Amino acid sequence: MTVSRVLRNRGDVSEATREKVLEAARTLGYVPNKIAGALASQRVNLVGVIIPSLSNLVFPEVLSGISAELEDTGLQPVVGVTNYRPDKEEAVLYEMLSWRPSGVIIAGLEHTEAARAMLENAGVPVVEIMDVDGEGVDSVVGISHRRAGRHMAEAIIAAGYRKIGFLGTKMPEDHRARKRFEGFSEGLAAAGLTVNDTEFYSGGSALLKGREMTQAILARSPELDFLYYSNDMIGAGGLLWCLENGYDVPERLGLAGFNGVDLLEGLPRRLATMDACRREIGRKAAEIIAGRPHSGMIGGEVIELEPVLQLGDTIRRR
Amino acid sequence: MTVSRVLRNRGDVSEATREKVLEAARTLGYVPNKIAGALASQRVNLVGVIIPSLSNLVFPEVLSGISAELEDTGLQPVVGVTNYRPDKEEAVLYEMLSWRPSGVIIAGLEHTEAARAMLENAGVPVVEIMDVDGEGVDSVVGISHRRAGRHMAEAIIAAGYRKIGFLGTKMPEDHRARKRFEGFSEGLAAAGLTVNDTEFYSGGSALLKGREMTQAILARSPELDFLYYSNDMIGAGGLLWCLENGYDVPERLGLAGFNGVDLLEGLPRRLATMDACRREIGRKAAEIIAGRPHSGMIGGEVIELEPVLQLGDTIRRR
DNA sequence: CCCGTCGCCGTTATCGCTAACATAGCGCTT
DNA sequence: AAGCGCTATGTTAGCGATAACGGCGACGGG
Repeated sequence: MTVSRVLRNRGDVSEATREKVLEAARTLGYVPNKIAGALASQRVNLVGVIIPSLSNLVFPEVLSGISAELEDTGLQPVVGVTNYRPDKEEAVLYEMLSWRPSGVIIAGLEHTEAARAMLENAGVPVVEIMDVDGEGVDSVVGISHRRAGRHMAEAIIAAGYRKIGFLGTKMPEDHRARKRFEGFSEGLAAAGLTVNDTEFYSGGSALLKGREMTQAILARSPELDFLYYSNDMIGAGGLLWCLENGYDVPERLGLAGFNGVDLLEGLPRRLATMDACRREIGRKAAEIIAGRPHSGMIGGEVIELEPVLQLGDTIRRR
Repeated sequence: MTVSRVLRNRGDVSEATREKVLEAARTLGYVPNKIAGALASQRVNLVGVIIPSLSNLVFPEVLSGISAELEDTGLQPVVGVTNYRPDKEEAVLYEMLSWRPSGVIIAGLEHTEAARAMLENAGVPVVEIMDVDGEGVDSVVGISHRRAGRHMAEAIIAAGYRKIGFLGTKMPEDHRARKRFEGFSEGLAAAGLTVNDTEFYSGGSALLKGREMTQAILARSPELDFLYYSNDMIGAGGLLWCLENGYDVPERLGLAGFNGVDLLEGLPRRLATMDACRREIGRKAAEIIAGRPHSGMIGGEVIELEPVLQLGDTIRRR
């Protein structure tokens, strides 16, 4: 017991014995067994974080926001990756909950029925992140992708573009990209316009795909005067291709992406984009998990962040 | 016990009771407590993975190799990030070992003394990855960065470049970048050459930094005819800058990066690089951890992978 | 001088599961 | 009818920590 007290800095132990314990622990190379500790105390200093992918650049940024916020709370994030597959998400969630974490942060609002039930019965704070367009289980932190798409459509129309193409991912499970597209279409519809042509991809180097898709869509529909990309990476590829092929950007052809990745700063021209508040989302989510025990177990907060439209150099200004 | 047997698929249980148990578990929403399970069985299906950063693109790729290999072994990776800080590495390692994982995969061969001691006494397989230039604790999977640098130097010299600049990160704790630089310098020295000028950066958008550094180094040393970048991202920034500013690449000025990230495929010209075998490193490391229990606890293997030089379009060919 | 308080440390009983062994019931042989 | 070998299920004793409480000097006030 005395050892336990020393190693956790809890309860009083005389300075003399404390020293002796630490000394002994050091020479023995003793590492306490958290498994036993967690079982006895019913407390686990882990927070489960479930995201669709690590190669998307967006999620590592969210993670870094989470880590930063958790840094000195004694909590530790544990990451699970679903590859955008609902069944994998369910499995990862089950696995995580079986370790009884102090909280769960999970991307998106769409889950299998079983996953939703698990989240509801987990008995720990749950934060669904990235997206606020829908019904959450507990707390929600994110942006409205639908409104983001709509907002972009309005900006494009205001800038005078009329023949609009959309380029995106082929993933049916990327609900946020889907919602952006829907919002975008609505925004166009409100002005009596529609998306004139679309192009989708999956897998491979996004930058390269951006080039290829741009070439393809412009070959097919040369009349287009604006291309809206569902992420910055393919947008960057498209931008490079357009510049190389002598398109007059943004006069003849406007371009925009989504996310606000800092990679864009190094491009020859600043691609129009919308910041998805990635780090901020991570921070807020972690804050809810870390703060919950103190703040009287309220739960169910919904925090909607406002993505900021950055016109950059690829949407003409009036 | 019967429930335990059903849920672990271990031992024989009649089909009838198995069904009843599963049914009950489902309606109760029962999730077994792995903490108690792990304590009792002294087995934990987690593998600790410790890496310096998630924003480097390289590490998510290693991770994806690890996940893929672990996919159906019943093992699960748990990621810890050190931000290139040795003290953080030590803390993360301690935290991980206190959960008694089935194995540890850790980037690099350089650790604090305490961390090394922990790895030695962990009593589980340890794989140090990315780098083979040094002494490992147990198994090692990686490439020789020193040789990679040297190899690049030789290729550059063979192509006839003579006035060579080096651009890299300012991080003293990035031992692999340092080793590449040392090997590179050795390679030049062997031909009676030296690095004519250097430029270092830290933080910020790598692509943008690549531009800025390239501009700076060429302004200061216009006679340079080759720029070696310590990673592909700054190399890509440099390439874009050179093309925009009318440099004749690769005739007047050659360029090369390091890593072989697939982003390069979307650039206007293919940057010369060297593949760091990232996914492969992840796979092999995971394979060692997963295979160890079977293969008779040998341990101590060193797997050196061969990075392949890709000349691309930015080193002139003879 | 007694008793309450405080500081420090030890004892006991869990936590929820699994390893290892025990038992019950059945069919079959001897 | 007893004994054997199965299979299917139950019992017991931990795993290594912590919560909760208990004990024991020392000290100080009445």
